[in-house]
Amino acid sequence: MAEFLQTSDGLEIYDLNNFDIPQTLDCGQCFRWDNLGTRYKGIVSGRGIEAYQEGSKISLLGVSREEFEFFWADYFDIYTDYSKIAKTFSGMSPLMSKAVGECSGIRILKQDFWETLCSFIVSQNNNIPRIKKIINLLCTNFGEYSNGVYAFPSPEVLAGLSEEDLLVIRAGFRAKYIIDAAQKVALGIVNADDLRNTNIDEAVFTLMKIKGVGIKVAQCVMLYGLHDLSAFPVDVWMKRVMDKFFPGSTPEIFGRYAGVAQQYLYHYSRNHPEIFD
DNA sequence: GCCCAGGTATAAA
DNA sequence: TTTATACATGGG
Repeated sequence: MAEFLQTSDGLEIYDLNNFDIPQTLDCGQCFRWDNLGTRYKGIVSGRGIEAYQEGSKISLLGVSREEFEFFWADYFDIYTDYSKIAKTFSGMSPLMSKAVGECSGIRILKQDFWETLCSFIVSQNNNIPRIKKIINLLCTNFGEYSNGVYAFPSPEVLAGLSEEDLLVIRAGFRAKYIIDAAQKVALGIVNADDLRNTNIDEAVFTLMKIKGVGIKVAQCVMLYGLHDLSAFPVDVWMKRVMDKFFPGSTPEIFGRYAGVAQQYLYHYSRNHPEIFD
């Protein structure tokens, strides 16, 4: 079980199972964390934070135990038993066993719904460094500045902007998609609580009414923005993985934690393209 | 310069 | 209903 130690710098967490900071923050699920060498610096729901890991010790700078319990524990999803999930997957196939061995430090962050929706709209046909830049520009130009960081701008603010206003963020053709998403969320046509209270197929269908949101982005929003761990985003790469290692199967074979399996498979296969030989 | 990026909308076939 | 192309921009 995890143990905590409060220091003058922040909070130290020891022996938290299946939590690897680089794996979790560099796996492409979030875009407001930067790798500063050993430390990671992030902005989450308007809070600035720094985190780093040394072996089984994780340090969260400037975080109190109280604040951890109130916010960060949930964000890092520490109440989900990833060791159990990983163990189940290991037994499925040799490939899954290897993927788990290498990637089981990934946790699915509980991110803000609106920020996630907007971020994955920006992610389409784009690369991660530029996605981060665009999101940063979006925040510094239109987000509220407080406690030394720019928060992610609200849907209400973005809903009132024109495509021209958004030229400064260099999002290209995605600008109109951001505005449409902002308007639909601001008007309540798309609502996080409603999406949470319905089945995933219905929720994905609703999300896809937003211009620029297709099946892939919608599944990413379900997984990362609404923490539905059964959501399984499929792109051309994952299609390749499934065709080769689970031919004829659908994501349902991974059960209610399919999204976690997808993360393990995606990142393992990216690190080992030779598995397709 | 050139290819491509964890896609999607739209126009053909 | 399936298959091709354009799309804005800039990272590597």
